[in-house]
Amino acid sequence: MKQKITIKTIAKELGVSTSTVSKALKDSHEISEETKQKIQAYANLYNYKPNNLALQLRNQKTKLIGVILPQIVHHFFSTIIKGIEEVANEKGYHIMVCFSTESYKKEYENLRVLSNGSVDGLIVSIANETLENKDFSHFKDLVSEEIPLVLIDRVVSEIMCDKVVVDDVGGGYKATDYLLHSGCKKIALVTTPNHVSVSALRRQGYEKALIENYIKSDASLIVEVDDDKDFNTQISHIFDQDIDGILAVNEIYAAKCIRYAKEKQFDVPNDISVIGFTDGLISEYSTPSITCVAQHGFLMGKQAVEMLIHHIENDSEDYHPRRNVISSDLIVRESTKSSS
Amino acid sequence: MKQKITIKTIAKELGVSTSTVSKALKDSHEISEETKQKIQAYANLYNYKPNNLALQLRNQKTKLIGVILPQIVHHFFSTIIKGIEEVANEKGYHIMVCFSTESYKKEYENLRVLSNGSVDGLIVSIANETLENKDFSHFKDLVSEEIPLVLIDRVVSEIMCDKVVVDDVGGGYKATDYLLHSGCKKIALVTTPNHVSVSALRRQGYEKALIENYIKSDASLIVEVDDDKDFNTQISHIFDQDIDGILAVNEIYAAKCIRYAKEKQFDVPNDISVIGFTDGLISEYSTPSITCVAQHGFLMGKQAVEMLIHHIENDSEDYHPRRNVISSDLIVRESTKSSS
DNA sequence: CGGATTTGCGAAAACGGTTTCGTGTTGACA
DNA sequence: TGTCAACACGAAACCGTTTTCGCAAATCCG
Repeated sequence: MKQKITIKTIAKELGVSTSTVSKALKDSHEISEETKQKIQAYANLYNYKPNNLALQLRNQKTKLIGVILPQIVHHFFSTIIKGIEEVANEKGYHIMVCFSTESYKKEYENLRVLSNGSVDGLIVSIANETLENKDFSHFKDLVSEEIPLVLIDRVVSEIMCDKVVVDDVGGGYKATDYLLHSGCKKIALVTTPNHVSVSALRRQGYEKALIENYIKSDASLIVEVDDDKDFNTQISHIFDQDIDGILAVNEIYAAKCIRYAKEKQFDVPNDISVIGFTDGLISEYSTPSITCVAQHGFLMGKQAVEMLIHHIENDSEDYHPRRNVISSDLIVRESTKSSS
Repeated sequence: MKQKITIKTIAKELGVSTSTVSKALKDSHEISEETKQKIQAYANLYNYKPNNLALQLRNQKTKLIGVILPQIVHHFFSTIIKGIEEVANEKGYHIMVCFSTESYKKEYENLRVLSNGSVDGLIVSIANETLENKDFSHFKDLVSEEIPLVLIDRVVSEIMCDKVVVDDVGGGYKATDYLLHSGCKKIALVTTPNHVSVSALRRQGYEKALIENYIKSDASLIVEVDDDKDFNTQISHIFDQDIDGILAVNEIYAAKCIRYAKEKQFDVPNDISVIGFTDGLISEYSTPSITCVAQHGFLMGKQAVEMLIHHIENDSEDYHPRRNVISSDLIVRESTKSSS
């Protein structure tokens, strides 16, 4: 890279001190008009830009927010990033994005690097592996160093920091309740293994809705999908049980269920209604379009970054962790019958 | 934020100089074992971490790569990010991600901020608005400042820098050729307005394939979709012309065409075959799944960052811009008949 | 014309590290 | 005992910027 022009070079060339240059560029009243003109002209001519690193070091702030997410090629997470970036930009911040790819090690590593003064604060959604391990010491270290931290979507209670979560129980409840009111009698749940906290919550909502409608939860109607195995063989048994509704914990499972149903000559939604989570492109554009629970990732990102920046910029006041719950909404489309 | 422990505090507490602390922490032979032990123990105890900003300022490098993309909630771009981040991490870099949201102003602003020494180099995909305006001076400034720059996917020839592009002409050609060989006689093109460079290239491929097969390109079979208007009304007229194939320049258009075809009682693929671009979730999971041209965003991201880091780390050698072309592949699925 | 005030600018410290170059103390050896 | 090298550490410069404070010259006022 070309040698950049600095305040020092300007000072030397023009035979003044660096302080004079610095003040002149800020249009300080301390400097005579004549000198200011000269310095500003020179700076413009050579396209002087102050070095960010030096400023950050001096000001002890980077105006940078670190974001660590488990995945990127994923509608929900990319929506979160969009929300974060938008608000951050408005407030004069930029974001550094890293991905844990669901791995504890990468999460740990990213946390370590970013907490070295590179960023003013962090927004993190915890990796699945970490949730399984239940080892959160790297987060606790962060908190004890008083580095502003906001957890988003995937959170755990033992980390004392600001949080933004979806009302996953409510989402599961609303979806199941909608299915029941649209006439479904036997609703299967297609979910992930239970250590994934959000799935567990959605399942709670599912079960709550069943109970309230006097229906016994039936373990044989619940599939915990192992992504390493074939999907269809794992779900086939629920189709043998006269089900008329499926709640899937994400849109991919929903789409796969619809496909399988079609293959088996079931009509969606007339024979079987399907609801997914994540209001992504699949739900919107596939045929039939899929009724789903929208998690408002965009809103979550916005709120997370607002909380974070508030924390960063109001450092002195005594701090009590806050917890924002975003309610999840049912978006009704073609994969369900209309509610009676 | 808590006051961080620095080399100075350690030095003061232990009654040595900062140079001694610095050397001790690097296990320098200049320092006696005894002193090293003492200092390292103290540093560990208080969880000392060197301040990144200070290091970056001193070393005149940030190990940071700036990435500016037009969008984030988009399969192709998020795949690119993934590729970039993965290779960057391997090589000890992190990424700062910004979005232009297709706006010239935001792109300009982001470029300005990131080129202040915050990053060692940049990877950019140009915003649509900029492509329309044809104002690339902000990029040229970057090049003349010799800040390493790699353009990706959306590029223009007048900016002299490394580039990674998709073989869009080839993709359009392959797709059209496949449709022809599977028996299609009359193929419509559903595209965007022509200033979007990638669409223009895909159209070239489409026309090339037609010509080679002795078919006249027919303007009435080409729709330039205006996203602000209703999709169906814009495409309806092509369905009145006995078409048996559609090439769409992205997967959303493809999905929408399939939906419209179904509504009009056409069978996909038997009456009409459809091919899209972008191998995203829609193509993969909708029913019928969509044959599409995969652009290998992941690979593009990887190559871009490799070129960039090469440029950053081999600054001295004289530099000739390179241009990598990634060939696009046809992924055959259910929305097309099998090729004869 | 002498003192007070304003004006215009520079020196130096600070942010947190690294690194080069001294320098004083040891110990070995002649 | 004098010489010299090795050892262990510190002083100071440096990265690029801001900011406080001090100081000289110019200006004002009586």
